[in-house]
Amino acid sequence: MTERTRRPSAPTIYDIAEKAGVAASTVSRALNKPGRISTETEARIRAAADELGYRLNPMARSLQSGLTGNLALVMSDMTNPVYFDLVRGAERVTADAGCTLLFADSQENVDIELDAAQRLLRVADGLMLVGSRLSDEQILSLSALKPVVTVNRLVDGIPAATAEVEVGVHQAVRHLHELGHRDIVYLEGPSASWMNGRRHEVIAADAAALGMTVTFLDSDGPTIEGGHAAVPRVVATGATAVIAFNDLLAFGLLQGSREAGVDVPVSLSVVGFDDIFGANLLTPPLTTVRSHMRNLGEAAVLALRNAIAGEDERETERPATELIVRGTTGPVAPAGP
Amino acid sequence: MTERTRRPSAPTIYDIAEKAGVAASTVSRALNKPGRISTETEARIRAAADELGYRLNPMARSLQSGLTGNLALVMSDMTNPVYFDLVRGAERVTADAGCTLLFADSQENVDIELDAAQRLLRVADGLMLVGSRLSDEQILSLSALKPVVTVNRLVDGIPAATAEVEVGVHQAVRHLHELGHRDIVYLEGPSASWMNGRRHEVIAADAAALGMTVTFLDSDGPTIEGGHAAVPRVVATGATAVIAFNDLLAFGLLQGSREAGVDVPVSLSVVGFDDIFGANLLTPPLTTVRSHMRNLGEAAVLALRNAIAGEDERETERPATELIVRGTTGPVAPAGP
DNA sequence: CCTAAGATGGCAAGCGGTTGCCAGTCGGGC
DNA sequence: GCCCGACTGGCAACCGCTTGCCATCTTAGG
Repeated sequence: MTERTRRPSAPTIYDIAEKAGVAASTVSRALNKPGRISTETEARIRAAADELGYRLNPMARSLQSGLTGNLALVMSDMTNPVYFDLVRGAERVTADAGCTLLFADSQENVDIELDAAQRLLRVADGLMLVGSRLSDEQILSLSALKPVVTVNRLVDGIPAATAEVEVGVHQAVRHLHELGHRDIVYLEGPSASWMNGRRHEVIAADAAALGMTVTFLDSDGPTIEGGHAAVPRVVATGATAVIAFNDLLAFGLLQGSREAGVDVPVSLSVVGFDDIFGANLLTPPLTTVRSHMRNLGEAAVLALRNAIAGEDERETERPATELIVRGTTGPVAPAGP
Repeated sequence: MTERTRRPSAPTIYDIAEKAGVAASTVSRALNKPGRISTETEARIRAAADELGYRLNPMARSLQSGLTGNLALVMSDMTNPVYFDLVRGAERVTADAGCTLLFADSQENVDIELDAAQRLLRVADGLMLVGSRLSDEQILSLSALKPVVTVNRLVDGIPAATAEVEVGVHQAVRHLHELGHRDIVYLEGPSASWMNGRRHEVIAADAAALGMTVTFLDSDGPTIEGGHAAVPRVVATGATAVIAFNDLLAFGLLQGSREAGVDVPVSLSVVGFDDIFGANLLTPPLTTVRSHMRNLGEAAVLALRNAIAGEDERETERPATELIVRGTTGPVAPAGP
């Protein structure tokens, strides 16, 4: 057997206590309750701790307090670039608070999601659900265990962080209207997605207010393939513009259109949601509604920490959305009936 | 104060013991040591546990065993799509083992990386470093605390999971050679990246073997911006093809070339590494060397679990690489001297 | 000079499981 | 009929830290 690095068992507060000639409880207080112990004793203890390379055993503390200092995040699909900034923001704020972020991907699968949520909840103080596909009941049952915060989803009695929807959609619909579009398609996301419902509603309302016709088309899934497969059905509607539930769908729409010989943006305008990685790299670059996911991630962590602390859930601010106009939208083709 | 959901303290083995009329130790054994307790007693205990909705308190077990069942993963940049599949694979295998994955992003910053690693190490049984920018010494000092596994990086005495480099590079260089390229550029990644060093070496060797000239150019960073900024210097070398350290650089190269009026692949061929999200969506789609990151993530977890178990570190298999030929490579322009 | 409040530090009981050791029971072999 | 081992299950110590309560000592006020 190879000579491997010895990993001696970590020093405990008892080791420190012995070295400093005090009781373990005194060490604990010296390290955690500022002012509780006399200055010189505390200094002696800290010196001993440093010398021993002491590191607190979080499990022991957790056992006592019931709190782990971990926050869990379960998302529907980490491969979806939408969530990058969200995770970044969440991770950042979590670390700033001295906590650590646990994290799982449900791959758009309810069973996996539920399983991951329950698994993480055992070792975390609370849970954030992003783009959850769980039912309201399932979410409520999770929240019976530990505090739960939903992101871009509203469940009665559960604190939530949501991005504002209206402004971005409003800008997008108006933008299409100004370009002369009157018949548009909304390519739906997953029916279990709360955010999809919101976008659907707001688009319907805005379009109606401007006298535009909207056809709602289901997609196979919020993916590139889903968008690709939807092209024939979109074309069949005769609409001159499509708003897709997300950029992945829009990517697929673009890809499928090219293969089908449909010229974007000349004969079809395409708008996505989220402004994910790559949206500006395509040719033409994608017009899309950006939401500030980073802020959303931060807001979620804040809300969760509030819930864990048992504070009254204050209204969290809703990160804004805005239309980014690029190359996939253009004036409706002059060709008429 | 609003009437909020009661979260009664979770039932313990003592509650079960009382309900089943046995001792707590018997409950513990019934639940964990199959066969140690008589069938009917065990059944009675399990029934009581179910009825109470018992869930083991992992902290308590951890205190005892010193193991948390958490595996930590620190990566240089989670925004980099290369790591998607790696994380997916790692997460999957971790969950299958009944463990949970902790996860942090160092944003290409050594200080953040070290901080995150230390923070996670306190609550995890071991650590995986992906694309680490830490020095060998720093990594060794981490490994003095808990088992550490590096991914795509070799440090003496530290178990590692690495992707195979030779085959993919070999295919790429030969591919360019067959297209008639004789002068090529390698656009370097971060000097602190071990993988960059490997790619550099293998490209140098392969090119030399085929009688090709390679110019090595530094980049500002392994990002789209870095690739974009490098275009003038690449063009200045007079080379007819570039191999970029990763796809992000290649993306930038493509973008910059278009703006500079350099026609890819007619007057410049571009090859990337990793086959990240979006590589096939660009126009032209990117020729790139794919590595099977999912396998790499799985291999890393396996290696880490071995190290934690204290087993002799067996050789882990090295996931293969392969060239994916798409549209950014073409025959060298016939224009000659 | 006596009492009282404040400062300081120790004792010991948990937090929830795990496990070595032991005791009682039971069945079988000689 | 007796001894031994297998089988069951209980006791209690322990993992490392926190904290309520108490004892002691200081210092100040009356």
